[in-house]
Amino acid sequence: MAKVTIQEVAREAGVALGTVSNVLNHPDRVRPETIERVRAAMDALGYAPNQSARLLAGGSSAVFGLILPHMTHGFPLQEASGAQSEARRAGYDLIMLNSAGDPEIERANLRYLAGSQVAGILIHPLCAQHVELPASRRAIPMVYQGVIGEGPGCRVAADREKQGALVAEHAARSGAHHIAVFGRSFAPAEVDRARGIIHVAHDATVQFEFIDEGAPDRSRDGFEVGSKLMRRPACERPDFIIGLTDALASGALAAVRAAGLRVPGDVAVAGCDGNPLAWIGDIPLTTVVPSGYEVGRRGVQLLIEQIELEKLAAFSGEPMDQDLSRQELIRPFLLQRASSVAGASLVGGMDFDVGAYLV
Amino acid sequence: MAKVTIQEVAREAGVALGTVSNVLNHPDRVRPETIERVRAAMDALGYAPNQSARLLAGGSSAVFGLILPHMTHGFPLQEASGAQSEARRAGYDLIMLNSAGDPEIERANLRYLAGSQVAGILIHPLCAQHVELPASRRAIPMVYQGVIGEGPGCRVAADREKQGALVAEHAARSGAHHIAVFGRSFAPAEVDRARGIIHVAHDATVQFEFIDEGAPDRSRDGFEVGSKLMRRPACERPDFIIGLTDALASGALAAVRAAGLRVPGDVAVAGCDGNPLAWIGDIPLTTVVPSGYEVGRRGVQLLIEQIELEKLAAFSGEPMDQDLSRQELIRPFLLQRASSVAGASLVGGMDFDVGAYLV
DNA sequence: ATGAAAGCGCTAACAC
DNA sequence: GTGTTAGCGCTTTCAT
Repeated sequence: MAKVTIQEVAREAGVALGTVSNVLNHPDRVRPETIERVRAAMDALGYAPNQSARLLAGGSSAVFGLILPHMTHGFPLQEASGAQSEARRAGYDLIMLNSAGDPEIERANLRYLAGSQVAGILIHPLCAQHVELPASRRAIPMVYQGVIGEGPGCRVAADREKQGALVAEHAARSGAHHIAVFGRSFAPAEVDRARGIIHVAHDATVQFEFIDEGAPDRSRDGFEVGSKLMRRPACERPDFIIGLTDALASGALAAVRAAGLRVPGDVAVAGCDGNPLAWIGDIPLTTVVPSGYEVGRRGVQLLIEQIELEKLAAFSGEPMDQDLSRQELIRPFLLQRASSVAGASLVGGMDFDVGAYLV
Repeated sequence: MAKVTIQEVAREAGVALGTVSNVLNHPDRVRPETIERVRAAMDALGYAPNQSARLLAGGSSAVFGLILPHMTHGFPLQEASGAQSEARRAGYDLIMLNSAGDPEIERANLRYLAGSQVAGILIHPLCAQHVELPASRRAIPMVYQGVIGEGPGCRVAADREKQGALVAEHAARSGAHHIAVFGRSFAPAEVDRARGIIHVAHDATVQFEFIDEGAPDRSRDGFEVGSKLMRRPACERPDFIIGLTDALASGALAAVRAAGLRVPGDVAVAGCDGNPLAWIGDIPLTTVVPSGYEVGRRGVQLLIEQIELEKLAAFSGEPMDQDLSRQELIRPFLLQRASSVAGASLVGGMDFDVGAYLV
């Protein structure tokens, strides 16, 4: 019972080889009762079509490939979940590869997918630099996630500037007088958010202060910045702190409380990137809802659009004059929690089932 | 520049087709300078070997497939990361499929991998029930993760009983007098942990109390149980609370503080499953270090062992009398944090870079 | 619906 | 080291 081929299924079912193939690929061309018989034979023999053979022979695959930059919590995972469910809705499978932060692995992953004849590739590149398909495979539909930029191609990213703007508007409207914003000026995501905030600050009457400590993006680092701020004399102390990442913000939140001040009574705190990691403390953090899920979904939709377009072109005689090009930004929205909204339930953040959300 | 085949690479490089193949599969058989020339040709043409063709022709793939039950935070992700890095160390690629909680998808994923001729399959099944390869593909090395059980096959799982035991021992040694344990008696993972705790309770002199509220596994649910406990008269109140999951425990922790009691001074709290989600609050939670990473690593190692064994058998004349069978439990270890250890730094939990850990 | 046959791009085995 | 060749299992097309 080693290798069951289509040939043996045909024999077992008492039909021709071609018929078995049709059952697999064009069930409409086969009489229902025959289909039944063939399926039974497949099950009896434990037949699993050899994907290599079927692709090599020109069949298509109904599998999308997704290349993740790494597998940490937050964005990439949300993207993967969104892509998964959208792909499945459309009848595609999704395989995921992880670049684990290494450009070399990223290249290898791309080569692999290119050589695997997947129906389309979703890639969240490690850096904004172009990562491209080998010249010989440019025909494979591809969508970049998490990056924007000029030039042809499809790109879907979260609107980070808008993320910052939302938080800033919230802070300004909250009645705060002195808003401190902190993060790292060398981290692209944080710079984008800061840009959004600056935009808002420009039109607002409140004081905005920008701080860059250049530290890594850990809660601990946020804690230190927060502590420093809290040690200031009361008149120079901000009454609203925006962390450009949720990890930083949650550290700052802890620092405010460690300093004996009330949140949000004395000092309000908000984060920016909707990372579930930061939603769990006993004072839930105001932040923006993760748009990664939506980015993943949209990415798959664009892949499918490209495929449809290609089909159309093939049908109407091969012109395919132009590739589909799209640049899309996914809008975030603000989640107002107890860290910045007096009166929000202290445990409000806890009824959020992160797991379910991500599925 | 549509389809670049091995043939064209050969022509471009001025060598034979077979030589190009050798560069790909047996570089040792080709003169270094020739390799150089061929590689250059590949790059120039943007050649990406057709995986289907190479597999179909009998080449092997150096790709492992990992089937995840879902993509929520915590265990599955750790497993994926562990598997990734171990696979990479051994020169394998890893592709991941997500069953998204649906047995049907799980079956489809398995079929796909079986038909894709991957070098080995790692599967974390949705339930402990057997999920098996189609009869015709039994030869593919396979390792089950997260389940244990009798019968042939390789299984690697976290030792959940031990997880409970570790936390219980910690509680007993901490000087607590009344330890409340809560979770859901219908959740296998929690039952296993509880079993470990019961074991310890049996030998201990402290009072253990087991509570099952049957609620879902969210922080909010833990908060409610915790609140109920805190409303008891002081003499009936536990001074140590163990949540059988970290989500539950973090909710309980919040409840204790909301009741105006000090943690760990008045009541200590600990969780069980090392879920990074729960490590972020401003009082970091005592829990066990995630062993998912180790499970993933070990799973890949077992896959490789199976492959080696097969090679050996093939070399020495095809007997391959017995398949490799292994049942392994991965030991957790305790992470003592401020929620149960007075004097542990209040921000100790924050210098933990979750992202880096998972990579 | 069947049977026959042509490849898909590659690997491995062969003779050179 | 090179050049040649036989499949791998499947899809598709064609005549029947």
